[in-house]
This record gives sequence, structure tokens and C-alpha cells, in this order.
Amino acid sequence: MRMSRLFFQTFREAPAEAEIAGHRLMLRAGMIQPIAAGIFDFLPLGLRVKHKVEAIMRQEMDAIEGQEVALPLVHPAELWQRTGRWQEIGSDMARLKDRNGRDYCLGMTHEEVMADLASAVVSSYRQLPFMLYQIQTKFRDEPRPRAGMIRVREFTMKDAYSFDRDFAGLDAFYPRVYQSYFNIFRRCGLDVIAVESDTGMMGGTMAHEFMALTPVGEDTLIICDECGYRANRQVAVFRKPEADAAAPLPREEVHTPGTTTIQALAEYLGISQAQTAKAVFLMAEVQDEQSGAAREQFVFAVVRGDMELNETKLTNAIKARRLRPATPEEIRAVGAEPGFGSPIGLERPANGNGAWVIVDELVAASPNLVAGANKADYHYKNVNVGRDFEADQVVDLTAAAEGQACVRCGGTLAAVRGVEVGNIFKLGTKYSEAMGATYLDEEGNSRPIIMGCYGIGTGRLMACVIEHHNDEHGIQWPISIAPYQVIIVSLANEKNPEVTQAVEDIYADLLAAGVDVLLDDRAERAGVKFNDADLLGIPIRLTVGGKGLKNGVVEYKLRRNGEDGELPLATLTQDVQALVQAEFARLDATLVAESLEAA
RNA sequence: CGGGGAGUAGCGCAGUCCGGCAGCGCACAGCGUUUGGGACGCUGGGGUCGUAGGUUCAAAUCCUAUCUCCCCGACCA
Repeated sequence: MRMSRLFFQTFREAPAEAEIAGHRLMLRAGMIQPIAAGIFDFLPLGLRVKHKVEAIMRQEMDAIEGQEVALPLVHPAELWQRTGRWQEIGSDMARLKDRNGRDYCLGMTHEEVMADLASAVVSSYRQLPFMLYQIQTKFRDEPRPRAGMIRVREFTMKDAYSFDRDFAGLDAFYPRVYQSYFNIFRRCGLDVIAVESDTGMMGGTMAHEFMALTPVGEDTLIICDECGYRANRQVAVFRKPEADAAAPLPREEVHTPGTTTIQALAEYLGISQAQTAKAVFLMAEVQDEQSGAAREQFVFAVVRGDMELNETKLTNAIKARRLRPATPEEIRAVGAEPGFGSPIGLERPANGNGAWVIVDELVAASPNLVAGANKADYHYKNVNVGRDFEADQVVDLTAAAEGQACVRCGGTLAAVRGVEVGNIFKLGTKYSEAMGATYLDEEGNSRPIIMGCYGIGTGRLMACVIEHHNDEHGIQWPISIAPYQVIIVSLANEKNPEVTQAVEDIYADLLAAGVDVLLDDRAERAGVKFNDADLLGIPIRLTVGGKGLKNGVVEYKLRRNGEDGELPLATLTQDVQALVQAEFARLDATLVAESLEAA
């Protein structure tokens, strides 16, 4: 491609809204163009990167016997109604009606359609197992798109779905996808770690997320450097401290004016925050056991005062669809007092319609805590779970945090930020049962297909690669996904036609040899061309000018580390191909076997 | 949805407080001089000042409503 004809525009300054490096550089390099919040055009340079990422995904999916399909973006509501997600998912799902008033949605993900497809084709165990994948557009009406391509509303996802006859088959296949995902990310030059994750709206039994570590990440990860334990903070567990073994003391009311926070309370009483119980009041949307309809349920969560509530753990413990903070009116309606609340003496009608009391296991094991008296400016001392109030559930509700002890080895946990670039889920039968995706086994019994699903966001992956590979001059693309592998900077002008001829010859030779080369033949000054080559991040730069030609050489420079040198004209094509191969070899060296057990 | 910020030429911004010809830099077009790390001079094109309504002799500027975008939070695969 000749840059004189390339549809692009570089900018010295990025639009004001771009704050993170990856976003600024994609805009400055003219790879994407925003047209609405979280919706972007891809320009030719950006699209070439995207296509190269997708080619790598296809190779790795094919390598584990994936078969590519293409499913629609627009789905009939009926498919999503069968799994209940038409109701469960809120306004993240874009819905529309056709001319006859029938309901449709834009696909946020494709479990329903995939399971429906499988049900149409599969009838026998002989057809299993298999994996289907596609690289396709998703639309999720995010409440807050942000950070350029990191969180968008319309995006391209590689999503794959496995179909097995039993869990043993899924358990055997899952680690192959796990390895495949590391291959994809490493071939794209992206360092990731895999962490245990919540199954969220997907449902299922096991899930991992592939996280690119970066301070701009939206997820907090809890990791142990000593034993390798790592998990999303949403599900991370840790070794809780031993509770005191003291005998329960008589409960005692104390006057604690103005102590509406744990910190104030502990200071006022001269005790540690660990000696208090913290009450968190929430309204949960749950499914009513009798009617099946959604209803709001008051939930009283209790964690130790020095710990934070993990809302994901609570959500899973009570099978809630979502949580929101309770209002002061709602808190008083159940007999509690905001700022001085505890489950002691709450209205607990036998019909189960009262507040649900969910208590962290550490609180249940700790004797003689300070808790609210449900009366303004008063707390109780020596509160003991079981004696002073009953818990509906005693579970782990506490958020893991930096400095706590690793559940596996007792080492010190660290918290880091990451961006989720991929995820893999063991789905089980949720979708196959709903969609009637069954097969007949050897005995003629009808059984639901066991599913797994596996996703990677391509634009997010690109953004993370730039986030990791950039400097003050611009992007430093890994050779595997660079828009072009080589750029020729022509220093020809009207006064040196011999340089023009040499540039044209070199360009023609490289093209003929199949080199992925971009020619900067614009009538710009050298500085402009060098700066644009840096900004675009082309890995190998060739400079063709009178100075080198006089000595029979072309200069080269690697974008990655600034390494430079001269290549003789006589062997230029082979030498350039060798440089390209060397760059690929660096990436291939990062490919190693990954064991699922380590995560 | 809550809090904060911003909408003026393709991009970056000034002008708004205190109403009075819509500006600057980059980019773009033409001419000339330049020509190995974002050149210089001259000339030129380009703006419903987010939108709608109001006040006023006069509105980018004041008032009201509304839309959009960005950041933090909530939410989220």
C-alpha cells in the first residue's frame, strides 16, 4: 500500500475525551473513529490489525477442531424467553420490534442461538463432541462505555461453544481451550493471566477470565505470588483470621452517640474494628419460590467490621438477580436503625417474608462483638450469633483484599487491576435443556448436551496490546498483528530521481516476495514520515535515501527497541524477511504449555 | 441512575464572568523557498458557536428547557 493513497489521517493531538494511552494512540494513528458513545468506525489501518487478530483466533480455534459458523445479530425474543434471559437481563439488551410487532433483540452473546442450532442438527451421541465458533458483532447497551475500545457497546467477539455428551467430555476439552487462549494472546503479543471468575449472567459451574494486567483495568484481581493463587475479587477467597475463643459474655447496651461508622464506633469505644459487626442493608431482586415472579427482598448482610462485603458472594448465596442499597425508610420498615443496625430484635415473621439475615462465617465464629442496638446512638456489646439473633445463612461474604492471607498457602495476597480480554465457562445444561438440545445415547435415552462457551473481544484485545506496547512516540505493534510489518520511508524528492527509482524497485521487490509492506511515498518532509511511522507502530522501518544508497545500503530500525543497522541492497529482500522472521520468533518463544491446575 | 466536567472550523483551544464584526495554533488548498526526525513566507477555503425557546436595538455570551460527549461511582460478559 502506498501511503499517498491510504485512507488515514494522523493527529499530533488526540481528541480531548481520550484519556488512556491506548485510546489516544488509536485515535491519533487514525485507526478508529468514534461515532457515538462506545460505537466506533474502523479505518483501514485499524481493520488490518483486527483482521490479523481474527486470523490468529481462527487458526487456534481450528487447531482444537473448532468449526466456524456465522449466526445472526438479530434474534427472535422467543429464544431468549425460553432460557428466561429475556426477563432476567435488563436494559443492557437492545430490543426491537419488527413491522408486525414481534419482539427481537440484538445479540449480546449467542448461547441461545447456538443451542438452538445444535438442537436442529444433533440427534445422536455419534455427532458429539464438537465445537462451533464465530467472529461476530455483539451489541450490549452498556450504561457507561469508557476508555476507548476497552468498554464499548458494539463490538466484535470471537465466541466459541463446545457440545459434549457428558461432563467428562467438557472437563477434558476445557483445558484445551484454556491452552488455546494463552496461545492466541501470546501470539498477539499480549501478556495475560488466567483467574477464577464468577459465572455471572452466563450460569454454569466453572469459569476463568483472561486478564491483561494494567492500571486502567476495571477488574480487581487477588493474586498470591507464593503459590500462584489468583482470582477475580468477585470470587476470591482468603484464609480468615482465627476468631478469639472467649466464652460469650452477657449482652450489654452502651451509649455511642454519633457513631454511625465502624471507624467512629471503634474509636469511641477504644476497640479494634475487628471486634465489631458491620451491617449492610440491601434490597435484592429474587424469584419468589411459590409464584416464580420477581420480587424485592430485604437482606441484612453482616460482616466483621474490619472487612468489606463482597456483593457477588452475597448475590450468589441468596440467588439474587441484582442488589441495590436499601433506603433509610426501607431499613426502618424492618425495625432496624440506619447507622446503628443489627439483626437483633428484627421483625422476623414465620412466613419468611421478613428480612433475610445472611452472616459471614467469621462473624458467626467470633464471640462478643459490638453491634447496633437498632436505636439511634446505641450499640450492644458482647453480641453472639445464635444466642442474640439467628442467621438464615452463614457463608463467606467477605471481599478479599491486599494483605490478607492466601487460602492455599497462607502467603500474603496482593491486589492488581486488569482488563478482561477473554473468558471461558463450563455452562452445563442450562441452555441445552431450555432449547431442547438433546441427543440419544447408546441405550436410546434422551440426554441434554453439555455445553461450554468461550469468548474473546477483539477490539478490547487490540486496545490492551497498545496499552502494553507503546512509548512517547506512539504504538509498538507486535509483528503478528501490526497493520503492516514493514514500512519503507522514502526520502526521495524532485531533486533526486535516482532515489525515487531505487524506492520503487525495493517496494516492487518486497511486494513480489510477499512482504507485508507499506510505502510512505508522500511528498512530506523526512521528520513527518519518521514520526508517522513511529506513531503507526510499524515494527520494521526501512529508510531509503541518498545517503545510504551511495554506500549500497538501506537503513533499518526496529520500532520495538530502536535497534538499527544497515542492509545491503544486494540481499535486501532476504534480509528483510529474516528480520520479520526474527520478530515472529520472539513471539513464538513465549508460547508455553499452560496447566489449568496452576490457576 | 447519582456526582463532576465539557459542547465554538477536521483536531487542540481562546472568547462567555462584564451582550456589540466569530478568533488563534495545527490540519486543508494554491504559489514560492526548503528537503535525513513534525520547515518557512505569502495567499485562500472552511463555523446553523450542540438544539429549541425566551430576554434585548443587539446573544457564542444572559434566562429556561433539552440533547450529546467525557470522567468518577452504581452496574456489567
